[in-house]
Amino acid sequence: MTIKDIARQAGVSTATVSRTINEPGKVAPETRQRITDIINENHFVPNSIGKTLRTARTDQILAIIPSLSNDFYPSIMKGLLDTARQASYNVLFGVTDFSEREERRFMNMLTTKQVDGVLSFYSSLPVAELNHLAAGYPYIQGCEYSEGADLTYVAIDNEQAAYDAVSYLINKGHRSIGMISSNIYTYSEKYREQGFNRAKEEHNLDTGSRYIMRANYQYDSGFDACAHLLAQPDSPTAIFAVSDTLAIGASKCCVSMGMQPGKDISIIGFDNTTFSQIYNPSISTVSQPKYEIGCVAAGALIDRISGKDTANRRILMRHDLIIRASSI
Amino acid sequence: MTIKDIARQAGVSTATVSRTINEPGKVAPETRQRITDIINENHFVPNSIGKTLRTARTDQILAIIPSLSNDFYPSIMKGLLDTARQASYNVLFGVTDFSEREERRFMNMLTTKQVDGVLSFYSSLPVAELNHLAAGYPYIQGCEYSEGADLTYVAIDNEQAAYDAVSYLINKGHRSIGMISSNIYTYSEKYREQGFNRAKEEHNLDTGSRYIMRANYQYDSGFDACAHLLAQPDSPTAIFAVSDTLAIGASKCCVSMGMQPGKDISIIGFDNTTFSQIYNPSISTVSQPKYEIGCVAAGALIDRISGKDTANRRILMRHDLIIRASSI
DNA sequence: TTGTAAGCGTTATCAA
DNA sequence: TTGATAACGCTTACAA
Repeated sequence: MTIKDIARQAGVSTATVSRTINEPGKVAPETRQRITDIINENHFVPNSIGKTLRTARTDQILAIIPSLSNDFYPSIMKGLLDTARQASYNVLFGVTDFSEREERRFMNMLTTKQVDGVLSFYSSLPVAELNHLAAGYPYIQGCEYSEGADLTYVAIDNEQAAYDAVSYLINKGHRSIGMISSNIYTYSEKYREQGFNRAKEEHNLDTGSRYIMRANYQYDSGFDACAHLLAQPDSPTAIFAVSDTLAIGASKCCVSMGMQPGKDISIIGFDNTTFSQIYNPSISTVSQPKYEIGCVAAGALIDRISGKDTANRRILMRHDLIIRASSI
Repeated sequence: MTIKDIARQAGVSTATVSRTINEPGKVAPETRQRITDIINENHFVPNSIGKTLRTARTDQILAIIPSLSNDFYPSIMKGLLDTARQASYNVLFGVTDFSEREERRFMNMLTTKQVDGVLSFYSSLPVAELNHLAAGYPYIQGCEYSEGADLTYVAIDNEQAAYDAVSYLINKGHRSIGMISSNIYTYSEKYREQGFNRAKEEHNLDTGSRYIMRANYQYDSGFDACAHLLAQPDSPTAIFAVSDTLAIGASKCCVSMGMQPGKDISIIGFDNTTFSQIYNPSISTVSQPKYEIGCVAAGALIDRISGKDTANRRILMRHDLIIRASSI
């Protein structure tokens, strides 16, 4: 069933059917009525592939995220959805599982014009390739960005955020502070490690690398990393983790060793996930304005698609330190 | 940049370029080399819209989920992704936020041939409409299904699952049992309520509707619902919740009232989320084989797309009762 | 092995 | 107000 069939049934040309669908005002009322009736009777829906081939627009944007098992993304996605829908864009999600191959598959949707733009929250593509893409297609990054890439991104200042969290701990009197970082080595984590060290340096604390343990993204891994840190000669009295998940793992570890987080040891996580609020003890954390990041990123992408904004910009959002029961 | 441009540069016809891309074996090695060189030099990627228009295949499937803020979906999605990728299908996600309008937008991608098939995990469309869609396009449902709809779905037996959980509590000696259901009234919840009542009836327990409180999907709401249940004259000694989220809210409520879940009161949730395992006390729960559901659903959809399987089937997966610290 | 050309479903220009 | 038709980028008989 195509507009051709509709046209035949209505005894008009395909042009008139197309007009009835897209510019009804330009069609005589009776003709229009006859055509819409036939369309409805047949449950006819125009093939958007044909339309896109002709118009080169899809009104769809694709958000690429590395993983679904992360309470961090839903809020961002909500901001994205709300903003995109307001501009009558449809949003699709692609999950890469950190695989470069999968990422390429989704990027192909951009280069092959299946979507009007892409918003990526993690990329493992070489910078040169990204630069080439970003120069030719609407592509911007959020939260995680590729160092040296010439493109627009929206994120927080991860170095400063970590610095703030660790400074807080130092000001509270902690002198031996450990960090649980991630072994999925992203720039955001690199910067958080730098912020961790800067805060320590400014107070002449030992910045030896043995204070930084790298874990994967699971609770258990945070547990183990914490155990390693506590086994050090000058066992840390405070731990800064790059995610709430890891912080909760660390909290569990401390409890298992008879320590009470917020009393015997301080723990600060990252991302302000639902978990960190609900967990007992509630976890202190660094909060990113997730919803706003989603909104701003979507807005930037849409501006880029519509040609309004062509200059690459680095948009930094504010962060907040939220102190809860897990730290003193 | 189109295959036409490549063809011109290589001094061949578009057909030869197309063959080089899709059936390289059918092109002479030298020609092929010349063409691939030009393709690479120009970073050329064939426009898939043109290809799709011609072949009527996209090799993409769309998974429609109602919400991202639910730890329940990631595992399902993982199964879906793994299965679909193995069959070299690309998977896209659409989030509806329970909005019928958004759902229609995504369904349009099916009817307008932007994707080869749809796998839906929640629908608010009228059954008649679904039947019409499912008859004409590859569309199957997972977990949540539309009663009376004539289509293939993959889910657990929600009635039996709830029956099993409540029977367990009764066998443990509980005589006053409350339920926290949801006010997003889906069939799965309806059946869980039925299972709850059936177990009670079989043991001649009071099935008065005052034992069922309906909450939304937030923790707080589970907390409040629990408070209402406990305020009853014959205050329940056990609570069955339709989600782990609500169960955790209930647990918090009990603790706030000086009761210890697993000792003074028993709580059983649903879905076996990460949360339910990590939370303290760990939450007893009914487990759905999430990953397998994703795999089976994707497999069924792909069979349907490829025309292998045309009969509508109701595929029931097994469920498990997992007893943890929150119940005795 | 390669080329020609029709056709996928739509929109948009131009003419009637 | 409507119709004829070219064009969007690609694949695929069929012919050479």
